[in-house]
This record gives sequence, C-alpha cells and structure tokens, in this order.
Amino acid sequence: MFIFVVAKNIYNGAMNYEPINYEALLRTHQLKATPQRIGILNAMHTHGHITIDTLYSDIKKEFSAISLATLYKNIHQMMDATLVTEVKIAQQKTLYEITKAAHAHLACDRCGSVYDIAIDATPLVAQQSPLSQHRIESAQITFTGVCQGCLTKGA
Amino acid sequence: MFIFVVAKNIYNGAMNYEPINYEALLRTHQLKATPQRIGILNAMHTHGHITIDTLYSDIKKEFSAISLATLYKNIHQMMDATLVTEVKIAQQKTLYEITKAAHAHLACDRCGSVYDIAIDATPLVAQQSPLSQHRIESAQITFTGVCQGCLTKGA
DNA sequence: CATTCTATGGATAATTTTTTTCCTTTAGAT
DNA sequence: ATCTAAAGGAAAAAAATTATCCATAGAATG
Repeated sequence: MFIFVVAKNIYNGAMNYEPINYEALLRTHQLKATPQRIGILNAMHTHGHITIDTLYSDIKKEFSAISLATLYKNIHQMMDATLVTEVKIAQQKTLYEITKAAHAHLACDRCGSVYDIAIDATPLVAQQSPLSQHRIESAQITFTGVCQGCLTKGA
Repeated sequence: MFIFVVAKNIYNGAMNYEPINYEALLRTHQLKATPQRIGILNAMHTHGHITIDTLYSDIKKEFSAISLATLYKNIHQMMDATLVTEVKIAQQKTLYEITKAAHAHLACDRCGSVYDIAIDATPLVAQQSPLSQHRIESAQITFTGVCQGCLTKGA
C-alpha cells in the first residue's frame, strides 16, 4: 500500500494525474495569474527544465510580442516566490524549472542534455550537517556521465 | 597509520606541505607557463575559489595591463585541460577553482559566502549509477544552509 | 458590473558577462 | 641565439541580464 501525502498546491512534475492549475499555483504564491506567466509555467512544465532561449522562442508562438525582459522579470519574481528554481550547471546555459520534489540532474558529457534523476538528498544532508561546522539544510546534486541515449547509439 | 597516495603533480588545495609549483602544474597539463597563468593559479589558490571580478582586481596588482579577455581565454584553456573547474551555483556569480580533490560546496543563504566541504561523492555515484538508465560518473554537490560565521553572530 | 489602484507587459536602453578579432610579444623547442 | 606557434593586450562584438518608462490589464472594492 502506498500513501501519497501531497501538500496542497505544490507542483510535482512527476504526478501528472490531472492538468496543472497554473492559475491556482500562481495565486498560492501571491502572484497574479497573467496569461504570460501561465505560458511560462506551461513551457517549463512541458520541457521539464528550459533555457531562456528555448523559453523565449517557445512562448513567442503564443505571445508574439513578449519581450525577454518580461521573461527575466517573471522568472525572478517566481524564483523569489520559490515557485521557480534556477539550475546552474558547469559548461551549460542556465536552466529554469518549476520547483518540484527534490531531484538531481544528470548532464551528459557527450550530448549536453540534462535529465532529471529521482533522488532524495535528505539522508545526505542529515549525514553531512552534524559533520560540518555549518548548518546544512539542503543539497543540489548534479551528476555527470553519459545519458541513456548516447549509451545506446554510441560506443 | 596513514598512507597518502598522491598522484604526481596533481594539485591538492588541502595539502600545503610546500609551495605549489604552478609552472610544473601547467606544463603537466600541456600549457605554457606564462607569468599571467601562474598569477591566475596563485589567485585561485589563495582564494580557494574566485569570481572573475575578484580575480581581475587581484591580478591587476601584479599585471596592471592584463585584460579580462586574457583571463577568460586562459580560464577556458585551463578548463579544457581539466586544470581549472568552473563552479556554478544558483543565484551566485560563477566561481573558478583549481581542480582539486573531490569536495562539495556550501552556499550560505545569509551572507552568500561559499565554503568547501570535504566529502567523497564516490559512494553516491556508485549507489546511483546502477539505479539509473544512464552511466553516472561523477557528482557535483552544492549544499545550502547557514555558514558557521552567520550562525555565530546571527540568531 | 463599473471603477479604481497597483502591478504587469512591452519597448527600449543600459549593464554586465563573455567571446572574438587582430596584431604584437614571448615561451620553449631547436 | 633563433625561430615559430602560442599567448597577451587592445578593442570591439556578442550574449546575457537588468533597469526605466509608460500604457494596460488584473483583481479588489463598492
């Protein structure tokens, strides 16, 4: 038997039971639910994580007049509201994703793609914090290696 | 009894037995040992990790005419040679450090400082790789929390 | 449902960060 | 000591990010 305890109105990319209500998600985070913001969240959701360029070209299909400044402004507002997370990986362009259940990333050395890896860093944090003179609260993990696709087709 | 197996000419920031021979380190990595490069490595070493701005103002004390382009060009060459590592942390400026023994970083939520955390990610990689459809080879870990300094002086 | 107030979007420009180009100088091999 | 490919410096260009200004649109209020 599995018990899913789902906090109300927390986005979880892995649980696509029903279409995501971006309006409610925005309001929960004290942000106005504008069409542009909904579009941004939608693009992030369909891509999992997204660069500013992909987001820009994607969203222009719906809002041809949208400006990059609008994207940056909104991304930062959503980051301040912890609704969006910035993902920085060495040698890669910055990615943005809807804040979701803890997970790691794999950056493929060969093709550069970034994949989500299901992992709970809680034990790592719990283990490290007492060893450190700092108070450790969370962990962001980026793995590097070779992705499934490259393994299959490559040597 | 402790046995230290130290690969020859690998930089290890933690082992300051003797002054680091940057010339040899550069040559080992097939890079010409120019004074500017030695200065860059020296600044990285004394700071542990460094932003481009700090590096620039630091190194100008020795090479007043050095240009930012020279820094970026060299950093990239050293990164290609795996002598330097780029550290990207969300909400922070990119840091550069001499590639050293595996370690994690702690980014303080309060003051923004970044500290090194001694940790060997090998077990994490070994544990995750078989669980994944990808081949996982290494891990970069960034912890967030509150650093010792802020803990002491703050609430 | 209309009105009002405030936050948002879009245009534009300014900053900041990073990369490129071109020419002179230098490290390191011969 | 000489030679040559690589490196440094100056300058500009390109890319990424942020700020400013004003018209407009959410959403709260009556």
